[in-house]
Amino acid sequence: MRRDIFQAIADPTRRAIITLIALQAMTPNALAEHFDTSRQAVSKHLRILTECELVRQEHKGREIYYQLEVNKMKEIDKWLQQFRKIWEERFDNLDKLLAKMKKK
Amino acid sequence: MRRDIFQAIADPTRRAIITLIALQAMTPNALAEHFDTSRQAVSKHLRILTECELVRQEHKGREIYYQLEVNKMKEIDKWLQQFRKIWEERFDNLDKLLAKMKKK
DNA sequence: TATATACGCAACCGATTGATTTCATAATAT
DNA sequence: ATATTATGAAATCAATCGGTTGCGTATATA
Repeated sequence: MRRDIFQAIADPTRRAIITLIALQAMTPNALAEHFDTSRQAVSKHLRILTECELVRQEHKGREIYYQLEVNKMKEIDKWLQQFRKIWEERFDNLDKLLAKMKKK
Repeated sequence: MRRDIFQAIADPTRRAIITLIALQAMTPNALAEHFDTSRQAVSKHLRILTECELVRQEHKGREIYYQLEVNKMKEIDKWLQQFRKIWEERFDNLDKLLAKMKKK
């Protein structure tokens, strides 16, 4: 079982789930209504998201509310960091070039 | 063919390729030396990365140098933006709470 | 010109994925 | 107590994935 965040966010339905529960915790049934798929399929996606700790359960009677673990999302941000450095660098270079051209 | 960036970065080998060529353009052969897999397998990964425009080819004689399209990486950053807002908000709230506790 | 090198592409294969169907279980409502 | 509702879990299936092997082609070298 290769359960990491990157594999988790690879699926468009899972990304949509993440976006939905980022705003407020939701039950599997409520989530399923937003998609063109069965409740069970959504449940399976939630299991994957739970396994890689992107999502937290909150039991409330017979309902289970799923909430986004926002902090876990930062791991993607952390991976992006290395490239952010590069694209900012390039932006700086472009900036300097433009400044240089202006001077002339 | 479901070829989007999120699916592209789901594979750990592809993420490693991205990291490697972020520093400098490389040929498939040079890349393959870094992995425990065949040149053809790397080539296949490069094809996927090329298809979703995360990578650009630069022909040079019989060699093909693959270079990272850093700008494309920003699309992941853009998707993360919505959550960044949330986690900064939470951090602010924690900050205010701490300030409040200090006052007392 | 013959050979070696760098590479992409197609065929194939086992493992994984995402979905459905069916079932079991626990909480709530009648 | 019985029916209903909310849910997870297991079995199953077609599609996709990541890998290998074998081939064709273009460029470089002998």
